[in-house]
Amino acid sequence: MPKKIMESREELRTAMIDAAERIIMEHGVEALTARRLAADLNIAVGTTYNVFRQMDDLIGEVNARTIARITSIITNVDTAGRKSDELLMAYADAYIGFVTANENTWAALFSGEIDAESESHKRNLSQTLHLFGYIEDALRAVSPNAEQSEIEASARALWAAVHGMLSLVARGRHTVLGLGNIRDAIKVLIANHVAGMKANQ
Amino acid sequence: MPKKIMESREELRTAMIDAAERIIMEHGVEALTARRLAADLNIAVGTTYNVFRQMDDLIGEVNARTIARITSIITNVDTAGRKSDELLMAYADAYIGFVTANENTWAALFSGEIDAESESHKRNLSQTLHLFGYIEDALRAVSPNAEQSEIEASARALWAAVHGMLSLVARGRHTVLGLGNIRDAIKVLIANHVAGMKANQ
DNA sequence: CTCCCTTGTGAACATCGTTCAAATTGTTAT
DNA sequence: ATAACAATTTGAACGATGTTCACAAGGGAG
Repeated sequence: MPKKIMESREELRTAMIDAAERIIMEHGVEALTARRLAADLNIAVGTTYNVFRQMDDLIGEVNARTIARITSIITNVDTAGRKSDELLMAYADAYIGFVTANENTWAALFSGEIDAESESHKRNLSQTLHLFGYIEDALRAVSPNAEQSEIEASARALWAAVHGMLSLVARGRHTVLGLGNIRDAIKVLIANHVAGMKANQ
Repeated sequence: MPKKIMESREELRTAMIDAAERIIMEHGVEALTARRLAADLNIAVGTTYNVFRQMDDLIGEVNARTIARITSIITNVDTAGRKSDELLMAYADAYIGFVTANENTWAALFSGEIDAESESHKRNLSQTLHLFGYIEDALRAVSPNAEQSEIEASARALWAAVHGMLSLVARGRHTVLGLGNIRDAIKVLIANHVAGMKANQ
């Protein structure tokens, strides 16, 4: 008894991403199964595969939204009159704030295997690289004469450090590194890094 | 037609860990299934569950070996006559070397959910914390008068940074951060961190 | 009104971790 | 030696998972 379930394909697509996003947010990415999504939308299991090539593509679309939200948060950090290390810490706090408030949604970013060919992944990649720019700008203010390659390496290293700590927590390694300690660890890292760059210039 | 398949339970257990380790090394942790393990050992599927409570416990035992190997490598780094930043970089290089030479085995350390109750996890945790000690010792040499809490935070942050970068690579995010850039990023991170600590003491 | 093409369906397939009653062995007691 | 028991190993079976695809229903064109 197939009947039109929505006005357009695009509308169905959006509804599926909405539902997937809600499931991930409330119950984690492992709770997002084809059958659960179908049940939530009163849809057949197979319908998912009329819209997305595979389940991971749907997750990729949810991730695209997440990255957009993170981008928005970072972009809206107030840069006016802040010293470089303060600005970097403000970025870190904004990121930490998002992650702690949206743990499941954020953890989905690093779940499963990625399909390098998928459109959503390409978009997510360029968005992520764009975010590095903010960190690089802040670091350039610290030592304006530093090589571009060193600025890039610093930005990657600092970002990866924050990511590494948070991902340990997200994957259940709380015992190795408590959530409460993360902000302190990041603060020490940023402070020393900035001080080191200043000392070497 | 069940017959004694080995002399002792312990021998069977060891053989299973051996087989599991080889499968993980050659084909990745996702290739380690109960049925494949059974086939490799000419054993029934159910036998696994006579020895291990769940599949993850078996992975935990393989991980314990991996951590032991890493511990051995770090312990054997030659510390004599090395400046602090050189020593830290030597640790990092040793770790990077192991990871690149044993990508599948290393990636298994961060796969699946962990059972906080399992014996193997408890052992792995204490081993990991022990490794922090080496980094802390090197950092204490940089600024002997620093607070213990800051030394700890620095050690965690540096270790997490290295872990964060490597885990991005291991999970297929090569595109975000090439493996070739990782060593440079780590070097910049360590150099600036050490310089920053010296400047602030 | 009829044809057709788009769209949604859900049974079916292969695979996964895990369970457990049954079958077979080794060991002990009579 | 034989019977009884305990310990092991087995593999069919269960409930999941992602994914496929022959089929059925609906809307639009001629």
